[in-house]
Amino acid sequence: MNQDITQNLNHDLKVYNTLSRKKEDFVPRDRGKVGIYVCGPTVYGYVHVGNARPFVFFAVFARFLRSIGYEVKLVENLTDVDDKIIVRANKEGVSSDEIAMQFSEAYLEDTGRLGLGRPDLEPKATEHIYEIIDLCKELVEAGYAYETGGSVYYRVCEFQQYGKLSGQKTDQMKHCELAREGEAKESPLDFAIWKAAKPGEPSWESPWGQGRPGWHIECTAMSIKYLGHKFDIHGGGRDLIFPHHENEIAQAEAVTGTAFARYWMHNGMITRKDEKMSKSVGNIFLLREFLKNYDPRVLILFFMSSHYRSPLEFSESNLEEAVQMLDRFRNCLWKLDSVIGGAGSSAVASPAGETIPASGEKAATEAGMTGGSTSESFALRSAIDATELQFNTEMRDDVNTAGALASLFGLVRVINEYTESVSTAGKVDAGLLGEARELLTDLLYILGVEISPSEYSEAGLEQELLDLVAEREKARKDGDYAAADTARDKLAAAGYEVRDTPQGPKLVRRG
RNA sequence: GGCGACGUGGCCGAGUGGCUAGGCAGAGGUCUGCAAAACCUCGUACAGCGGUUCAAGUCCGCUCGUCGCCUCCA
Repeated sequence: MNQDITQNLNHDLKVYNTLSRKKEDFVPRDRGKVGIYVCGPTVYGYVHVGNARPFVFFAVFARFLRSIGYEVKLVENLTDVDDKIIVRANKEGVSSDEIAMQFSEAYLEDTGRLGLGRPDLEPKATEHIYEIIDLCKELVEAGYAYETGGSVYYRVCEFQQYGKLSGQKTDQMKHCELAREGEAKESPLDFAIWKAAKPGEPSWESPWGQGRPGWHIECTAMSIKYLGHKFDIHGGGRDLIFPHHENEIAQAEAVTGTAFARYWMHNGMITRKDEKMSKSVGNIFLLREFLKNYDPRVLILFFMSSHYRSPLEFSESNLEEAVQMLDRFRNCLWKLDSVIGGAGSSAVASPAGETIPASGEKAATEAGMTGGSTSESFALRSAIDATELQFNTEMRDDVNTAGALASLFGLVRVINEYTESVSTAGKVDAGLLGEARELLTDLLYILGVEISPSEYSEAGLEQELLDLVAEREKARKDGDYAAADTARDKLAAAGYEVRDTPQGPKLVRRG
């Protein structure tokens, strides 16, 4: 991407800040750098599709930030000590360590299959017990927390700004919490930051005896450790606003006396039949189940097709649309590469320039600026510039991926028009087409989608399939269309689609 | 009860004062032996009512409806 443009761009990124309930100009704490902390999973079960949304969104957001020149540090934690883990361990008669280990691995595996890489850091709560204890100690010393019965509770009434993130007022909250057994809180609103150990539970030595962290404290400790005070962006699902993020703020700001995170970004919920997908509702769809039936990029495009703050309905027809979107991009590249001269793979191998493959270069020279390609070239040239501008404008406006996607489809259309016209005229400006290709793949990459020419390349196809194609061609020439169609059906059964092009029949893998 | 979000054409889904979103599905056409892919053409939608304005899907008010949070939840 053009350096001059990118440097201008990173001045006017707008993000919606839950704290202010407004879109705000994004100004990083440290010039040119962005620190992001996203609440990852509590590892007591397999992640579902809803859990994948923040993972995908922030991966994409980080890619975009990098594309406009920021140095990004993305931190996503794993909470691997928690009541829910213990409950599951007890139910299955294994140690909670085993549960945590099993589902941490499953999480890494499932999210890894999305093809988005990993966050820069994925710290675990159990590896930060000392930091957590220190934080608890500070809170107690400052009078914001108190020990009772080996547990430590946060004294909510002490933090004047409690409720500022969620808009909750403490005196108007439902009388939500009944005193539980063994709890002796000063107020029902107070929450545990350190829990006294019960027999058989994981525990660590602390100034208050054996115990383990409460739910919210680990994120406060780890985010501050890795990103420092007043770090840039804290993210997660909307449903974490209260109490999780509210409590994180209370914990952090009480001891530091300064702002915790400066921008709070929350993604909307994935729904099924208009109801939030969640474990408690029991309507979850596991990520690993999804990936058995769909290409991971389908999920990513599905997410990208709406704004991250909106709820999004997980339905078969919506997924089908995403399947079609992926096909449309793939078809465009397939066509583009076949026009450039089957050299698409070399164009991909050098994303940072040198977009003109050897054969294409020759074609470009031959093409010159003759014939009907001039106006087509002009249109493509304009589309390239317009797409880059529109994509960036949309993304800079609170990461409007749906708008950004629309800009890509605009480019796809013009590329298709171009390849359509030149495949009949035979004049190809491969340099220009290579530029369009590079832009398309670069921007798709930012949105989390990579398409390799190997997906549609005919290289390495089994001889048997090639024989069928030849058989069909012969039958067609002989006018024996029944035989031709039989061959085509056989190819379809093998998962390949035949497309007749001016360059002859092509095989495209389906599904 | 408190806090908050949303309601856009057959469907999904952008858009916050005047200018074509986009995708999917559908209809017709071009290409093709037929297809597929692609391209072209076709949809004056903004929950309802009232108001502000030269101008509102876009601002304000009310009504209706849907959803989220206030309890574990991405």
